[in-house]
Amino acid sequence: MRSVDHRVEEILDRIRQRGGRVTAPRRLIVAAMLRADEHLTAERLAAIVQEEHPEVHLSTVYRCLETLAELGVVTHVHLGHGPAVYHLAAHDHTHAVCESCGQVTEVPDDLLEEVRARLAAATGFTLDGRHFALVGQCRRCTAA
Amino acid sequence: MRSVDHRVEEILDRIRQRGGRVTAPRRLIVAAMLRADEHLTAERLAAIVQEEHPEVHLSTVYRCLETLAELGVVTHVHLGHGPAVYHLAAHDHTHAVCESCGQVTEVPDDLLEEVRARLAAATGFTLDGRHFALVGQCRRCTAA
DNA sequence: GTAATTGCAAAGCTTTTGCAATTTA
DNA sequence: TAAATTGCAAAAGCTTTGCAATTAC
Repeated sequence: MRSVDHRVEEILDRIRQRGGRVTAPRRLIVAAMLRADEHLTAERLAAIVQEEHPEVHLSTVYRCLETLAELGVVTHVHLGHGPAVYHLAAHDHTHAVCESCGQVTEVPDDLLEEVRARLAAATGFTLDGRHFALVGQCRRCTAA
Repeated sequence: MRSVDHRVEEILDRIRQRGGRVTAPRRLIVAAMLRADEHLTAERLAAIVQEEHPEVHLSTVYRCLETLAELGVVTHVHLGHGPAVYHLAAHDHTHAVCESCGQVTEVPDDLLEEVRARLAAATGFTLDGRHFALVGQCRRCTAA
């Protein structure tokens, strides 16, 4: 597994290639995402960066995430209610979010294959399985 | 097909049975939902009611929808970005929303059965297929 | 030097809430 | 009359935007 630092620079290079500029906030935000390696809300990501660099503003985080989304580096998912969560596109997968406790489970990316095929056949609809979350109850909350 | 008026009263009766009160705004809102027979945002529903009764407030619509949801009469779905849409639970189904044009397609309720079974087996997650929308592109936008 | 980016403040959009006044049962 | 509901205004939660100042190239 390549070091986080190296992967940060790879992503920053993609920004540069697009004519974008590599700034301190962007480096910090990308590094935080790679290190966290989780589903983060914009607010949580800002908080992490701000632990060391309080001057980085939440709106900068939103704008950086937008840029990274355009580059195809990150994706965000809407978990029903509440804020969207962002993660690296390389980790693309479908999400299942518990309505009761909010826990997010990753589900194998092929889980929706059959649905995808049937939906395409029946309605011509092309499913993008990763931009929405499956909603329900996790094992623990189902039991309770 | 029973008249809308009759079905309105049926629903209002359920409110009464729960100790709730039948008010003019509630009658108007329920009637508008039944007549529209579509996926409506709270705002759109308010606008429809307000055409004839401008005094009915958007917050009243939200509260009425909340009450009807508790009764199991209506459900709402989050379509990714943008406001939730509400519809009668009797029409319960899974939604597919086009990311490009926003069109909502209804999909058969059993489409997610296989996913539901596999998800339960693999992770214990109980899927509620109706509270979120499948996201992708409709036939027309796929072609374009 | 020029264009992109930032920090900040403010606004935008959807939804919720507090409260006094009104209405239902 | 007691409890529920309403209309209004305000706030809350998430996200976007305008703008002057800063910074990368």
